[in-house]
Amino acid sequence: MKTSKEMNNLQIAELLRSVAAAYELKDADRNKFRIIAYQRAADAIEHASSELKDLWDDAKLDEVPGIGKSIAEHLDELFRTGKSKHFEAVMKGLPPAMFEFMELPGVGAKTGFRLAKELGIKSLADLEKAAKSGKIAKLEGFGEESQSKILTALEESKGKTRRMLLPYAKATAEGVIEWMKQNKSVMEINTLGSLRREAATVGDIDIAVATKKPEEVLGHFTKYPKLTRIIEKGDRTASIIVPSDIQVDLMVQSPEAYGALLQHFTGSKHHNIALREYALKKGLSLSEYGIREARNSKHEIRKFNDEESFYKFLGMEWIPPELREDSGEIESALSQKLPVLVELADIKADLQIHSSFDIETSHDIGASTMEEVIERADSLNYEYIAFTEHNPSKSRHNEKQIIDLLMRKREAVDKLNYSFVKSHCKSVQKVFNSLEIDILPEGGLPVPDEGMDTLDFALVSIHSSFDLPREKMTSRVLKALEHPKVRVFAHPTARKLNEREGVEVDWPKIFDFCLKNDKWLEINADPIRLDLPDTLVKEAVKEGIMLSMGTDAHHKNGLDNMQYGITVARRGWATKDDIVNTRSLKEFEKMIS
DNA sequence: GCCGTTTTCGGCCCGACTGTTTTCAGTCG
Repeated sequence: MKTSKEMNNLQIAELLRSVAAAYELKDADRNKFRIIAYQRAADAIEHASSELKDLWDDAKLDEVPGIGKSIAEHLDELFRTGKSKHFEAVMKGLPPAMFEFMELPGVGAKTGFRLAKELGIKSLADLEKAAKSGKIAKLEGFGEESQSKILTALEESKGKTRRMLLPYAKATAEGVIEWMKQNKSVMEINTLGSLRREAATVGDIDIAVATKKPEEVLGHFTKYPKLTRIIEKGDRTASIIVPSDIQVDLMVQSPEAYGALLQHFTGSKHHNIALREYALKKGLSLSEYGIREARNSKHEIRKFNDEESFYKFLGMEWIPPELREDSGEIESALSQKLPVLVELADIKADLQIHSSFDIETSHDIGASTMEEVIERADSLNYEYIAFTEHNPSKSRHNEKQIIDLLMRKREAVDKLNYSFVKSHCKSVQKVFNSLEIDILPEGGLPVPDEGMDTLDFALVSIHSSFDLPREKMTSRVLKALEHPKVRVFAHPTARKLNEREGVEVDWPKIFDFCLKNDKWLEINADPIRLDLPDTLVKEAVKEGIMLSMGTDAHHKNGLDNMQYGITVARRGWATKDDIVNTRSLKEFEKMIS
């Protein structure tokens, strides 16, 4: 077992899932709900917005929903000593390889155990050998089919596809939807799952169809020209693999019951579980078919053709898919107090853009001229924008040179405001002169005060030393935010999806500072960043901190990415009022003065 | 093992699909 210092949330979640699997083997019936409890705790930890170790440091483990007295005690021991006697006892005697095997789709606790035990093997490589030599098919309860499924799963796990970024998932789904619409029996079609909830990354693509001819629709689906393989095809659902090993699932339902299907497969799983638990208390049982009385299986199912009527029947407002994460939306919907979420049309400005104006920056320079960017912003009906090139590099310039470069940019922006903006734009009225400044490892800024004076306002962000300890990182950021010209903490976690975890800082401390000093947190709309992440946006919004939306565009086309920033804002419960660049130019000017 | 808008005790979401079986277990979402 790894020591506590090495264990991040994902690893702890995996450990708890292994404990759940161990209970499943030992006595699944007696431990039925204990297993669920461990799995729920694992889910909660995986989705937590702060590192469990940090929560433990602050004695806040029990604030994580799903972690109660018992699991908290075991985790405490884990963090203190590097291991948990209880976890080890539960997993004692089980072959470690089984947990590795369980990562293959189709292999759960029991299958994993039997493969490891009965074949006497210790690795995925051994498993592959066993499958290829036909040993698996000979085991009782297994056969040729299960053996070749395991082989396929092994093959696919090698090129393990990472979760897709949202724009890629949208484009892939659009291709399938276009194909499906060619079939006359498709009456309605929607995306489902994390794609419909607009999550930052998407695993599988799920699609719903309303139809009176399920067989025909599923048949059409499994003839999708681009598919590489069909996984399964039943009466109501089918799954295929399309290029890049992306799984696409299709669910069909009659139009009268389409609302329940949409609701069910939009998820999230946790939202649905919470919703069904609530319904059960009112004596109702929910499913993808509709709603019926819980303790009367003969009771006719009430059908819903849309989601609005489904939620209304439960006494709730319709809940926007972005909020369906079981993080308070059910309670809010019951008291008709869901927030009016911000929309793309509310946005009046883009507050992070890099042009090709060369101030000999420390990082990459934009590809489009300031004029090209302004024209694009004008076509998006923005009232104002901010040019936020990176600061001139510190290593290649002395202070005087940095100031000169910034003066040049100031003059260029002033000139644009006097002439180009007035003569060319129908909606853009002003261009702000800003800068995205590196936060140096000690918290200093690589721009002298005389340079700062040329700016209307500044962004600061982390581009180096990503792995400082939490306390050092926190004071580093706070020091940078102190400068009066600095208004925005840009891409605050500095995460890159599928590439780099975010930095560790004391968020409550940062939030508190921002609130007291009127500093804003950016929602960076670049699909690879989407930073602040939605869960932290939700916490910031709750605290009343203002958010600043920017695309971080390095090309005029990049301005179109604002839609992805909006998905994050909405998933974080943000309303128009929480976002600075929904303000008119006049209001915004007041805010930065 | 967790949790509280019927509960600090007694509940805990619901159904589809597959493979290997002759009625079901395992897995998944």
